[in-house]
Amino acid sequence: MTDTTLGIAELAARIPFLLSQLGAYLADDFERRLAPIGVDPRAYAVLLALAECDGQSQRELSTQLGIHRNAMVTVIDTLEHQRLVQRLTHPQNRRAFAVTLTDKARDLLPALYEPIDALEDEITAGLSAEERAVLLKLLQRLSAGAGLIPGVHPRLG
Amino acid sequence: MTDTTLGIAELAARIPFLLSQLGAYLADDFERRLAPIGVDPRAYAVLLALAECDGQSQRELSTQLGIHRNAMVTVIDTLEHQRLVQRLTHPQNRRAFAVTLTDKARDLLPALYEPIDALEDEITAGLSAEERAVLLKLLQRLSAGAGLIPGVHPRLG
DNA sequence: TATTGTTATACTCTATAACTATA
DNA sequence: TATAGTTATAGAGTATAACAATA
Repeated sequence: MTDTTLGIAELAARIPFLLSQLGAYLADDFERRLAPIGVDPRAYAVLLALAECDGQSQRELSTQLGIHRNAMVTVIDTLEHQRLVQRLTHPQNRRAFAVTLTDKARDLLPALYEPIDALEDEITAGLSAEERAVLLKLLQRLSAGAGLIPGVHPRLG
Repeated sequence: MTDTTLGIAELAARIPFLLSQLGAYLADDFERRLAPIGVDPRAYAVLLALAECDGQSQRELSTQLGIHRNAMVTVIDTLEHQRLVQRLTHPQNRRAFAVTLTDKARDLLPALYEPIDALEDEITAGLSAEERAVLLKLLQRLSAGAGLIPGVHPRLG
């Protein structure tokens, strides 16, 4: 007869559970490392999106990052109070703002890259360079296979 | 000179981001699959813990699963209303209850095992059996290396 | 005095709708 | 009529402290 009991310990041998467990742990750790800079994950995503393409409207940021436009207002408000972005007049659309990075934000960018580097080193500390490469490829295939948008985190929306 | 810009797209090549992205996606999917049965992740964890060792006290469940004792009250309340557990008198401690699975809960257990099987098949659909085995081993090593408790999800607490 | 379970409260977060000004 | 941004509000969820009964 088969064992019909799935215990808590057996979850540790299931890929979906391990991914969820590790993902939650890393997300919490990431948030903690970002907190001292005064940046939360949503603000982090906005700053990175602007570093890539500055002067986007709130609507463009909302669509790209999956953050609702209502929530985006608060994110930009906070970043503006922190003097990390400015709401400039949009060249093509008087309804919209061109959300623009300040010099202070550009100075801050290197510090934003540190947590993810540190996390990657820490979490893969027990792996060889080859194993890291294998893991990266497998995770990228899973992400693509699940239809997830590259670089867009489901929990931002 | 080095490229000082880390864009949103570059996150898709970072192991911590991919783990967090996949983990969040799978956790949401898992919750959705469980919802029609009327069970949320915390209730799921309690039912599995009781399937492994029935008659535990709320305190024992709290300690094992990382759920606060205050929150555990509501979880057990709901399960009791659903006639999935009973609060029986504890044989050794009159302060505590022996939380016990009902026959209805035991009938429900197989349905609780389905979502995680389905998720595992779905998420690893593009992988060979060998690749699945490699991925599983790597994830287990990451989880152990990070000091995570096997089978215990950080977000339950 | 510490433990088990419970309750109440305050706080955060989120989702929704409704509003303005522009297009 | 639709879009960009804003505001208000209600609901869910969470964290904390305080409480009664028992050890």
